[in-house]
Amino acid sequence: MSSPQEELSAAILAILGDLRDFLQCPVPDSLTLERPKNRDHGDYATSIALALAKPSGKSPREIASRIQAALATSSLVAAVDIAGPGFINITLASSGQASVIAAILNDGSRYGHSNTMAGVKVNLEFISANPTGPLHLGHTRWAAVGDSLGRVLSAAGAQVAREFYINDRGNQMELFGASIRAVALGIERPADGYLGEYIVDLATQVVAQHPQVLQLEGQESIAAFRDYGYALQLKQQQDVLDAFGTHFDIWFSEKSLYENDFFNHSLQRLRDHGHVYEKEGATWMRTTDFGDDKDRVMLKSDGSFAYFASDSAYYISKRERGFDICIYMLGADHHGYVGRLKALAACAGDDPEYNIHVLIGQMVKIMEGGQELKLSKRAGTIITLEELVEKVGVDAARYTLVRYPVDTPMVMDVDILRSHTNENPVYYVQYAHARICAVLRNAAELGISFGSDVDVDYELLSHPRERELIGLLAEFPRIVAGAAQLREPHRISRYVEELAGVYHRFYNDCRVLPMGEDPAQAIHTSRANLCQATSQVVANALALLGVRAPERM
RNA sequence: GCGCCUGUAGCUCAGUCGGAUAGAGCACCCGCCUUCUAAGCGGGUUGUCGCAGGUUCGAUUCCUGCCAGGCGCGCCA
Repeated sequence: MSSPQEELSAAILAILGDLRDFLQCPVPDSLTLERPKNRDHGDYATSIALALAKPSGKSPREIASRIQAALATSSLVAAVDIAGPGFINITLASSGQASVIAAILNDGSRYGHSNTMAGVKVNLEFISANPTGPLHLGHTRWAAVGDSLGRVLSAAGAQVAREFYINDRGNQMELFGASIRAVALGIERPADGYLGEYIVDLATQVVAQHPQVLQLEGQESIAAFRDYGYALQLKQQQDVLDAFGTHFDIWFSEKSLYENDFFNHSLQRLRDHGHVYEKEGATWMRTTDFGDDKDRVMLKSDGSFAYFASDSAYYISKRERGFDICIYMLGADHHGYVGRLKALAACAGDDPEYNIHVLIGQMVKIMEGGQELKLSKRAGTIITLEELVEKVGVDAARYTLVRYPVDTPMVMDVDILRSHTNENPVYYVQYAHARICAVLRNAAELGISFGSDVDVDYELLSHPRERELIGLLAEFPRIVAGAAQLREPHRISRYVEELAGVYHRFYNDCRVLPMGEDPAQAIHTSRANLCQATSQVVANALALLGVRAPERM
């Protein structure tokens, strides 16, 4: 079922086609109507007459009045006005506008979904923390944003795999093993080793579970502590993410890139494209062919693998596993990687603008009692995901983290997140949902029926608050598709906050249920169905954010 | 030096393809619960959209330069 907005837009395009002889210039083949900020400007508005004024050489108001005349005959619209220099403001007929309620009740939890990204395979890689410690605030932002983006992309029809890349090889792993061993043996930790209190916990657990490690010597001993510690730490990360509601489809081991000759295979693939060369005993990729500021070493002159070796093999792996779009979510301190990742894709013969999308996440700070929290007893120097959840709960943490564009540095205020007021958007939105559920429970008790199989007179919903609410409900599919296309899940939270606000105002001005002993009338049924549709959309939006929609609060 | 991000109300921040009087919450003042959840709603006050140019019917939005803050520029990972 197409929305009133889509039908209107198609109608205007058809009119433009008919006006071709008059305009004498090319007309656009698509048109998006905007929702005017000012409600006096109708339900939808378009500036198409202004845009066509120049190429056609006609006055914008004359073009607008031609469109107005043609559009006025449509049964969809109640009024068409021309304003200012040539804006066309359209007010929909109540019945046409309200058909969206039936659509929502019909589609249920699928309302808002689309097929705008159907057939596209997306690899969504995020967090990808070293398995050498607990997840901190930066990881937590990605845990919330990445998971939500996955839901949004799926809703847009894409086939999404959430992937966590485990940096399970290299120097850091050795230091990690040596640090745990040092604590277990009571000797000094290595320089640049890991310091946090959690290392002590790991050492205790490793020794308790595998007492034989104490008998091992030298490199063998470090390797044993490393491997046992790694298993425990990875499990801890997985458990914490599980409790946070972020689930991965693939846990990808960096080490596995070097098994079964995969690395050599990937290197050969890259050589075939002609951007790999040898210099001074090392193997390089000429990423400067595609805008990187310097070439990158893959194999060092001592024969070992540089970090970029893994990056390149990993990218080849993703593409060979059939992913069209590879999304990387990186911290701001890694923004220097964007250029080389894009160049890498180009070196592999791909289109970096299509196949790679990098999101850069700015820093997260956390405040409590007016002070920035910096120290953590358990982790040494960081606030962990677990600690944040202990303080504010999963819903508030997730909601707040996805609420801002990732390129905005953000400050989380624990005191606000614990408060139950307007100040705390997650409660504002959840409260709206719970409030609607309460009304609908009462409606059911009064024998008022609502749902997709009920015959409802939507003509009755003509109050300005009702029209405003319905108009906003109709926007949801566009919001979801836009969030997917721009990779910006925060748009969902901004939308649902506005929706909650509009509902609260409707609720205040429009009585849903009959008063006292009065009998239920058609208007009550119509409004109950509007409420049901609204709760559905609020719930669908919250689902895209990974936040609960409570029925009672 | 080069590159990326940021600069919007007293505070925290929204503001896809350029659109009409630049928004929300908080803070401050005043109202609304003897009927659906007051974790709510209504009203009032708040701006050189960092600065200067340019593009055009129109710029917070696009382009250039500058100022301020954050970050990055290893055969480290």
